[in-house]
Amino acid sequence: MSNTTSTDTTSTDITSTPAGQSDTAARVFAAMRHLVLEQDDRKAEVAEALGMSFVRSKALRRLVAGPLRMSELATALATDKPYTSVIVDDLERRGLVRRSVDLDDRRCKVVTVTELGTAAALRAEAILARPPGVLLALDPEELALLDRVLARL
Amino acid sequence: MSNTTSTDTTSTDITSTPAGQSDTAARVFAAMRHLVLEQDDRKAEVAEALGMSFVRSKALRRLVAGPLRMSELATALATDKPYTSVIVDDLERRGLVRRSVDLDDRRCKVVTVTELGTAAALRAEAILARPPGVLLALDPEELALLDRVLARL
DNA sequence: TGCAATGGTTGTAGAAATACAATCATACGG
DNA sequence: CCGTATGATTGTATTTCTACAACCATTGCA
Repeated sequence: MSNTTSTDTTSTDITSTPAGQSDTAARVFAAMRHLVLEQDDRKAEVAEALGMSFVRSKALRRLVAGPLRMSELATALATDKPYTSVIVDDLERRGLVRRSVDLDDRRCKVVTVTELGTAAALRAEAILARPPGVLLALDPEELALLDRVLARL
Repeated sequence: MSNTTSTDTTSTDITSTPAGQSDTAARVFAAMRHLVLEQDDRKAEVAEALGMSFVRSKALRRLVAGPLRMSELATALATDKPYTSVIVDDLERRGLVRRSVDLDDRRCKVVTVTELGTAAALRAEAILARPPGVLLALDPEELALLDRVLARL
């Protein structure tokens, strides 16, 4: 790709595990955080579009990937089981998810997203995934470069 | 409110950009979102480390860049003035910020971060900016590639 | 001077999220 | 079987955030 005689990007170290790696990663991560968090009114936009609090839409989006048990969903939402019950209660009342008993362990409830719920989740995802203008404005080659490297994660 | 659906920041008449550009940008953005939001317990970690709610630490971090008037801070925090008063009240009580009257317009209060506040903000920033392992594990060349492209934004 | 507009504060009300105790049903090991 | 552990629910209390109305001080302009 690029020649080794790069500009000045911390190329002064010669060690096998360059100390610059950590700095570079921090700088890269900061740039990503800036891009992603710059406009966090996306959450508000999603909440308004779906007519529900953000955590509920987050649960929906998570469930699209596959059904989860209550405790698993609680973990995925980084909350506890009681609050997860409240969330699922609401979603179920709206017809967006369905509770069913796990056949393997009848103590467990499996939460499955309905078609209606999937549609809502996709609507939320569309809002959240809408890339910022700066990305679209990038040089196509550079964007492709980002795409290729990020695909490794 | 403030989040008007300002859709056409990038005018749609750009026919020069290939259709794939949008898809690629979406994929890139999704990868970044994944990296940044994967572990959003960072917020909880910051809140616990500083002993304050996340918005307060966000205000602190914002103020490190320079003093702001109350209304400006309210805008930066994406909230309204009354709640900003509450936040600044708390931060001032902790000795992390200081209120002073703007000499140009004596109706305005200027919020300045103290040394103590700066230290706290840096502590928060250190937690938030800590790059995830996958970034550190990247091939140095690829990481440098990311760094170079992201520097353009 | 008089008056509308602006910046900030106070107060209130309510939603949302977080956390914890208690309870019930099912599962599992003795 | 019996006792314990686990998954889920219900209920409650607290914090955090959001939104709105009312008020005071200061500014700028007619």
